[in-house]
Amino acid sequence: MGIELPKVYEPQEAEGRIYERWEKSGCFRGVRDPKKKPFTIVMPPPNVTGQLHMGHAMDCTLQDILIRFKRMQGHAALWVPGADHAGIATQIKVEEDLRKNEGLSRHDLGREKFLERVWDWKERFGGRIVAQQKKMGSSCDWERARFTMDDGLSKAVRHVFVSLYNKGLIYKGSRIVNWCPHCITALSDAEVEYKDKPGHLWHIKYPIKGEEGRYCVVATTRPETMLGDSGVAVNPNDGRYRDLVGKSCILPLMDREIPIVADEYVDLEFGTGCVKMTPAHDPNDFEVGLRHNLESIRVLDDKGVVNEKGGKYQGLDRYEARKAVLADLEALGLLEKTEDHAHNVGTCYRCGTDVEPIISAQWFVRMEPLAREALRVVNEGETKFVPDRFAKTYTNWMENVHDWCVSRQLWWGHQIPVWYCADCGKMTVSETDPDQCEHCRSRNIQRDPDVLDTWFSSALWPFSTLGWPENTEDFQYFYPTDVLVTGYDIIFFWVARMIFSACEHTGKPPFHTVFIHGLVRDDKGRKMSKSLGNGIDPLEIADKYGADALRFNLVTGNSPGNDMRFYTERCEAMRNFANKIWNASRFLMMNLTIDKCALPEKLELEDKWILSKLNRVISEITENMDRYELGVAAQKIYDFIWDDYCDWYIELTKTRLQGEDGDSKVRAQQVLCYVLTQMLKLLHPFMPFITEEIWQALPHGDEVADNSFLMLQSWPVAAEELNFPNEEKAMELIMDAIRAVRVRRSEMNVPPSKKARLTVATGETETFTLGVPFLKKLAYASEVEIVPAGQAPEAPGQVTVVTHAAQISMPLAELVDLEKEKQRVEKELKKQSAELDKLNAKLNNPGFVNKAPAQVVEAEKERAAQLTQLVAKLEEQLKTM
RNA sequence: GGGAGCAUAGCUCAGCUGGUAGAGCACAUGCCUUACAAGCAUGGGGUCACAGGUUCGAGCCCUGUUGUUCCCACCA
Repeated sequence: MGIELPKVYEPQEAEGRIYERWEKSGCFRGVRDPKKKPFTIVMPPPNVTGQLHMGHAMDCTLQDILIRFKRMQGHAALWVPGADHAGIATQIKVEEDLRKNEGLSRHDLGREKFLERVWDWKERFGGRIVAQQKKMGSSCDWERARFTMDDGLSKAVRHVFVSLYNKGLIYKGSRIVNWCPHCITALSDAEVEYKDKPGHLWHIKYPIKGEEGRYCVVATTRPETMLGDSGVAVNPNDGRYRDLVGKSCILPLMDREIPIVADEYVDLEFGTGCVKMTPAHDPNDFEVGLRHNLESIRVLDDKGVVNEKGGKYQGLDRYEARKAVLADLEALGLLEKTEDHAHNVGTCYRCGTDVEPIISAQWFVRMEPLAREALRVVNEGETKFVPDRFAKTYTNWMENVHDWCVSRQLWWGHQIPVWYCADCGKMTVSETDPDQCEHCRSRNIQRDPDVLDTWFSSALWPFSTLGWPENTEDFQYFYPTDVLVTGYDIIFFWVARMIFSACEHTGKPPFHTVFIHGLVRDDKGRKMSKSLGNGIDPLEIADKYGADALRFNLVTGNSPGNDMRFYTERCEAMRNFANKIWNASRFLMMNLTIDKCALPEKLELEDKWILSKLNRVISEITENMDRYELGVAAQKIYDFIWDDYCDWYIELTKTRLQGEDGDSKVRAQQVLCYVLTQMLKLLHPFMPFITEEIWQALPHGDEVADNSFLMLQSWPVAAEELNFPNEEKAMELIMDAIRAVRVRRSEMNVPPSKKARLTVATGETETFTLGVPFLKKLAYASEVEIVPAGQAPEAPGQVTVVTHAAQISMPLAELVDLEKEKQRVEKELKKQSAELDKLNAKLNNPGFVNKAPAQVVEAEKERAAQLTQLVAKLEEQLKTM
């Protein structure tokens, strides 16, 4: 063969080329095959105009590992990609762009023109994130890529809306909603982020009507809302205010008479025990207001500015109004005191503006009936969370969920399919655009201007992307999907909603497993964010170290569901690992004279050792993968490749490989090649590019088609006939001896160039005779003599090291301080004896021998036997010193 | 107010159903041994937060304590 390969692997050059070949050959396509079991993953759709960040990179990596693994295991693997229209986020971006470049607002353009601009924007930037996902190696079926606003998915959205409406599960109502005065839209509960902010608790005196000089003092954190007060509430059990109930007070600044009511809601302990009631701007007050027939007076408009109901404060922004109100109260002597008070302020998750609770007519999804089934499928294990603690997070939320506000006062999104009749005032709710009112046939109808929450369409993603509501072949074959991979931060936004939507509309949970991962943080443990400027661009990392190294970094070194810190140093380490494999393969190929990697009939000791170890690692890794322990699996293949294959097996075979031509040489190549091929398969889901690149360069004989890919080969299975426990043990004895010699030489600072003659006294002469070439090469021996146990050459002149199976002498005594050497052996003896005593105590403990599993007892006995031998040898050695 | 996570080597973290404490980086020593200095060999370094308990045996299971991070919740 003699292939010339560069000394250093260059991922920059290789990765793009390999991806292109895969894609062109149709490797990623999810093909319906009745003979195969489908395995489906639906990608969490990134925002269409977004850029790939580290969290996406991790998402892609985990999904790609799973899909490649299943594909190799022979499943009909399908990974559906796509993008989300991301209502608010995208609209804000386009509006900003419009303002900056043309000085226009969306209203200047009008709805239709503005939407054209958004679609333009999508065309321009929508491809960016796809290219980035490809760079990560994501083996998605791009031909099935979907967008939440495309025709099919929009149809699904309308179908769901109408169906929910007909079932009475969606309704329009005037409720207190979370309102963002900056985005000028309602938000769902999930879209509000609560932050502890320092604030004040103002105590305001409300004069009691008809009782000159008497006041009730209310405590509030938002004094400006008093303009809309329509009552004061006290606890019915509060003795302090019992006589006030039923009376009224005069609302200062507004001179409005408002009733004092008694309601259990009021906490006796907090504040003054009197609470001002603003039903239009506080969800609790709203409830109290309903119970006591208090008027809802909305005093803030959609932008958070005081409206005509706010008297002289009209036109002031809510914060200006607060200042003005406080100043006026102060001047009137009605501000009793001001306390510092930290409180939880709701903010908009998109823009960070303080959310204003405002009464408003919105569309809501009735959650209670939907939550019931969504809870059942998780509680009964039809859908499992990995790690399972997230099931609790989920059920907790689902049990306490409120109705979901789904209307948004935006333009970019799925417009609500409801038409209002100007003549009869009734609604027409329809999947197709009607041209007349379904009640009175009037043509004077107008469509609801609002759009649906983005998550309304995302919630349908697992089935809408497969063609639902049509009963397509894809839907029949691939649905329900298998695994959903996502971060814990969107369990509420998305996972929960997918589950109840799927249960309601398809009658099945959308997937059987939710595989949750944590956040990727910076090296100081901070969340990566634009405002901090601490984000690390995955593409830069992939450029520098290779996507393989980045993927490996993202999947190792942390456990599922936990956050991880991102260290570029770790990428470097993984890049080094990739390079290690590259060089091992390069070495092999330089020495290759065979044309296929089949195993030979006859195997030598070290061959059996590595094959036996390979068997174990195959079983373990497969098991880890099945249990979603991807990091553990990755670590195991890393260790096997680096330690067992490179540091030991290649070194062990070098004498054969670089020696005379003959059977042994060919067999070494065959085993090296076979094991490498198996390793490449095991590593492929984690490092798809380099493994494919190397695999393409290896000879495969006739059984593999020339144009085939590693990514389509079958996943390794452990072969019973390749287990060699005896040879494994024998090889370990030789390795122990090699290590022992190395340790002594290292301690004495003997350079490898100074070879020494070794005498090995052992009861395992047969094994060690086979080990002679290994001792020569790896223990720097000039010659090796094997003698029966007890026949070691006498000191002085000899330095002796012992393992439990052998006593190895080398004539290097002149290099060593005899006194120090004696101390060292004494220390070693003491340590090993102590260990042996401990072990013997354990073995003499009837509790242990009787109760521990036989396997464990056996292993400890074996260990004790070895230690006994070692201690005996050390004692013997000490005697001769 | 509820719930959850974390606490293991100098740093960042693994450690699966309890059975001899691990990795990467950093550090030290010696090596350019014709695959790889992005490497090889060797080494130092841990009361597994604390206190109890279960067990023949606990980093792992149970209880409590401390510190820390996060999520949820309508306390004005």
